[in-house]
Amino acid sequence: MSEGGKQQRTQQKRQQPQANLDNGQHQASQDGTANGASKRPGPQATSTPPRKKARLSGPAPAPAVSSIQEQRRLLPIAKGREALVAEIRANEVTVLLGETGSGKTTQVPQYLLEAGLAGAAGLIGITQPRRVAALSLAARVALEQGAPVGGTVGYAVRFDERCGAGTRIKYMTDGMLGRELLGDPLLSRYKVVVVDEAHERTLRTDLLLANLKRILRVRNGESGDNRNPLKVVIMSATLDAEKFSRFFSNAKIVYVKGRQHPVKIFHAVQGQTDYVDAALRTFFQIHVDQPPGDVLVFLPGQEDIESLDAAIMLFARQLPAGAPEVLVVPMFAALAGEKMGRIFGATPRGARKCILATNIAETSITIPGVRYVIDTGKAKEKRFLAGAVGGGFDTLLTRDIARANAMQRAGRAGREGPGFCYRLYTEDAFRAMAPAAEPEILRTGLAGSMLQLLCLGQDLQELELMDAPDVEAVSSALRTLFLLGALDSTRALTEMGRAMAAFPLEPPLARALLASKELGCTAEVLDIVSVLAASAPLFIDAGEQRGASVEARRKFVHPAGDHLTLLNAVHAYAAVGGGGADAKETEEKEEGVGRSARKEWARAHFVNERVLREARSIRAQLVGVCAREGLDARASVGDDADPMLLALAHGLAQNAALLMPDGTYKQVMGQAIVKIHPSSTMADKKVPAIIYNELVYTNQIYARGVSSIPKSFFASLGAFNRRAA
DNA sequence: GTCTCGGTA
Repeated sequence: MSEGGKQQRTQQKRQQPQANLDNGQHQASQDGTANGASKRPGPQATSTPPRKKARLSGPAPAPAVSSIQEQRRLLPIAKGREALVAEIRANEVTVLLGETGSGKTTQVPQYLLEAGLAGAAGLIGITQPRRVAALSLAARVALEQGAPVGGTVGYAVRFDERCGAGTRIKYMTDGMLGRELLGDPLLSRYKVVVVDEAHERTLRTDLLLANLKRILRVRNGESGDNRNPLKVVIMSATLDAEKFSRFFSNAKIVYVKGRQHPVKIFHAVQGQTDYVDAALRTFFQIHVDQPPGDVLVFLPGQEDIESLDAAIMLFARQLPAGAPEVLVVPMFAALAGEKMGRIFGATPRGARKCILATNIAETSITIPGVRYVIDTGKAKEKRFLAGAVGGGFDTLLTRDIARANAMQRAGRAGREGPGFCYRLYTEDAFRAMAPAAEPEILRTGLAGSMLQLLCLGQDLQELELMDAPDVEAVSSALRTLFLLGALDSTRALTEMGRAMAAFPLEPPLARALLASKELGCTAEVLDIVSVLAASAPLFIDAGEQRGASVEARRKFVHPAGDHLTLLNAVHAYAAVGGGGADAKETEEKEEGVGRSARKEWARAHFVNERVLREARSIRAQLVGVCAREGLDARASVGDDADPMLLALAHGLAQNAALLMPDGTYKQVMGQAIVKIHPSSTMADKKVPAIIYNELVYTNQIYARGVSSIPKSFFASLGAFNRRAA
């Protein structure tokens, strides 16, 4: 959507105020009051932030209950407790279909422990795709067990672990259990592994399932060590249950009913071409006609969110006096921390909150007070295209969501009471959607996973996976690892590869860090890669304040490009309020003065402080690995840019492009013409050679995170010498 | 001329 298009839309709406709202736009679905949401599992407990503990037992239409044990007994799953435990006892693998609100995630581990299925001292591990879920579940279940977190019930997520000698139930991220495999390939401490939210089919869940199948063969097999058998419980949505069952030799499927408020679903009568406009009209239709309750709108991305935000505010000002106030709250992952907090603030009396969210609100964040959901049926999806020579690239395109996601979105309206979902697409369009999203392992680059598996002595191609990736994706990953020097020409893991795998980083970043050893700039490369490994961009792109943000950050800009600009910002932040990059100890004890000064500095420079804090944690972890791998984390070259750029180039060798006579950039390893992303400090600079963090196709193939390097670097990069082979 | 979402001792 162009800037001009947005303007035009806004203008049109100004001339046709809310009188134009289309009341006949929606019709109730055939299954009107049927709550599509109840077909989708995903216990609310898993996605509720820690501070919302009180809501973990789910929406409680049941009579008020006083004790925690009474609440446990009233959960739908409690009725089937004996039968469930008997099934799990009788089978090595059980697939458990639990609807939302069944209580399966909190209760099953306790049932198994109390039934003695973990033996006298064995562990029950429950994996989650998201860390907040692991944290909040452990807190709730510890409360139910009457023990402190870290006692009988503990958790393990990156940067944070609370488990003791007496811990028997361990909530953890699936990535963390994947890491544990490296040191204990048979997971011998675990008597039971429960894989929760398996229907999400994340990359880590799929790799874990493949490993569990392998472990079962060894620990439970006839020829194997039968003294320490493992039990596996897969928790999933109805849709995928049979597939999980088939994967685990037709494992028994057990169904548990949920408890969820009904959500009435309306479909559009006609297909909508402009979903932002349709969402605008639907919102005001709700706002004018419907009883109080907040509205959650699902949109594909930041651009649409900002566009709808502006349009809603424009109309809200034209509402007649006395109409309820409208409070628009945008929500997407790149948002700074303080703005995220607005989501959880209570809606002022007489006002209506309208949350404009990406699919972050589908699973990761649960917003209280939502009664109405507006679903555009769209989401952005990142997909790795391996086919292209030169390492391939990602596409980031808006696509139709799957039916399972549509049902999950609808369910967000029924968390606290009966709700309503307005789909901006027809019922036929809903039926035409794919039943479930494609598993992540088929959409993503695999170099990192492949390196991890090789360290376990496994091969991605030989591993029995639920869905095997394409040959092109596998060979692209092998090629990347070979060019980085992690594999030799016989595909065997090298010393370099083993060292790279020790770092919790993507292979290119790990390679850059290792290259910093010879170049004496480990301190600087650590600063840079830890920010790149964080979960959001450092610099906030603040919509209409875009000009101001560019101006505020001008002082960080380094002529060599984005990587050193980033480093300047990290250094500047560390200098504010006296807190250095390594000053974690003192900082925590420090008075609020330095802390508020840093916060204000970050706000003024449009820098995401949450990202800086996350990067600091990552950096501290990397420093620990550096010590074991023989890198001096304090080695610094001061302001000398060339060693840092050369170290980065060793990791990003596949991501290099040269300026052509016609002013475009062409990949060095590959044929693609790439364009420098407009957000880069190198946009329009026309330097002879660049390296970049990633290539993303949206409207064009954009290089993001770009630095200028001397052409003379290429000759010294191992990747270029290996390329011929 | 612009950036869905997760995660790793």
